[in-house]
Amino acid sequence: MRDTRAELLMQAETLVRGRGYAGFSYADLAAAVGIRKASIHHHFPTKIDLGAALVAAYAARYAAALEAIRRDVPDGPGRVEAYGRLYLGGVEQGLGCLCAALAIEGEALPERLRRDIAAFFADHLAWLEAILREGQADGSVRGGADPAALARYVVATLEGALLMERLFASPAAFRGTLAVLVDGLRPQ
Amino acid sequence: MRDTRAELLMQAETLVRGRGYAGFSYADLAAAVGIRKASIHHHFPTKIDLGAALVAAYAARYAAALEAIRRDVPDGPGRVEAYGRLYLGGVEQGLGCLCAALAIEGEALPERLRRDIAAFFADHLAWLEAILREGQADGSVRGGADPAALARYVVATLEGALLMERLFASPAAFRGTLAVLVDGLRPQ
DNA sequence: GATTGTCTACCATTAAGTAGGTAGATTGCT
DNA sequence: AGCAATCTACCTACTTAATGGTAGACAATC
Repeated sequence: MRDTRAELLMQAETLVRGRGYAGFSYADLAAAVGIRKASIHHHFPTKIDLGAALVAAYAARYAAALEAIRRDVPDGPGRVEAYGRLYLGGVEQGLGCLCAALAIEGEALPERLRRDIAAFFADHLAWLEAILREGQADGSVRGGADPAALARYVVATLEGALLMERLFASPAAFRGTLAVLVDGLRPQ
Repeated sequence: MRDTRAELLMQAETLVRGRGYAGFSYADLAAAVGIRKASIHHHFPTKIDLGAALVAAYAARYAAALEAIRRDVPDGPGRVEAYGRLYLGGVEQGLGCLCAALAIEGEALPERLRRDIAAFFADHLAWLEAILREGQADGSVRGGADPAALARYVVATLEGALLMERLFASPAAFRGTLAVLVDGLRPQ
C-alpha cells in the first residue's frame, strides 16, 4: 500500500517550490503522482487545503530541525550557520523556499495561507532571537545589537540568498553569503 | 492623448509585484487600465513580451538610480544605505521586487525572462562590487572581505528583507535590517 | 492611403471543482 | 462465522469560468 497523501504532499511541495503556487495545477500534480486529477480532491478538497497542508508539513520539518540544532550545536554562530545550511539544500536542488513562493503572491494569496506563512516566519524569528540572546549571554555572539532585529536580518539574508542563488544555481555563492553573515555575528 | 503603453506597463508592474507573474492575467490588466483585453495584445503580443518590457523598464529605472547614488553619495556605507532605501518603497507600498516575483517561478519561467532577471541581478552585483571596492580603497568600508562576495550578501539581505517585511507590512523592521547591514560594512 | 489603436466576437486550452459510480477493505451485528 | 453497511480511495465524465491569443471591423490620424 502506497501512501498517496504523503506522495501528493511531496510532489506538490516540489512543484510549488519550483514554480510557485499559482504556477502549478492539479493536473500537473496528478501527472507527477500518477493519479487522476479528481482523486487529488479526495485528499485535498481545494487547492487552499493543499497549500495549508504543505505549509504545515514544511513548518513541522523545520521545527524539528531547529530543535535538533539547539540540542546538538553549542554556540550562537554555529547554530546560525547550521540554520543557514538548512536553506542550502534548496539551492542545490534548484528549489526555493515554500513560504517565499507563497509570500510572493501577496494580496492574491488566500488569507488563511497568508496567516500560516506569517506564523512560519514568526516561529523562525522567535527561535533565532532566543538563540542570539543566549549567544550574547555566553559571549559567542557580539553584544550591543538587539536580538530581535538581528533575527530579522538573519532570516532576510538567508531567504534572499536562496532566492538569488537558486537563480544562478550557485551553492558556492550561497555558502559565501552564509559565511559573511555568520562572521558578522561573532564578537570582534 | 494618453500614453496607453506606459499606463499598461505601470499597472502591469503593480500587478506582478503584488501577486506574481502567474498570478495576474490580461483580463486583470485590462480592467486596471480601462481597456479591452484584446487591445493589450496590440502593445504586447504575448505575456512574455509584456514581462520582458516590464523587466527592461524596471532595470532602467534602477540603473538610473544607481548612477545617481554613485554621483551624489560619497562614501561606501552611505551608498549601500541609499541603495537599500530603493527597496524600502516596496515595503511601504506592499509591493515586492519585480525580479523576485519572476525568479520564484523558476523552471516554469520562459527562458528569455530568466535571462533578463539574471542580468538585472548581475548588474546590481557588479555595481555593488565596484562601490564596495572603492569603499575599501578609501577606507569607508571594512577591508579583508571579498567585494564580490560582499555584494551578493548585500543584495540577498535586501531582497530577503523586502520579501519578508512586505508580508509583515513593516517598513520599520526593514529599516532595522538595513541598519544592521550597513553597520556591518563599516570598519571596526 | 497607410498606419495606429481600439473594439466586438471569437477560439482552443486549461483551471479548479463536482457528480456519480466502482472495487476493495473495514466494521458492526446477529 | 456470515453478512450487510459503511468507508476509503480511486475512477470517468462533466461543468463553469478563466486563460492567452486571434480575426476582422472601424475610426482617427499622419
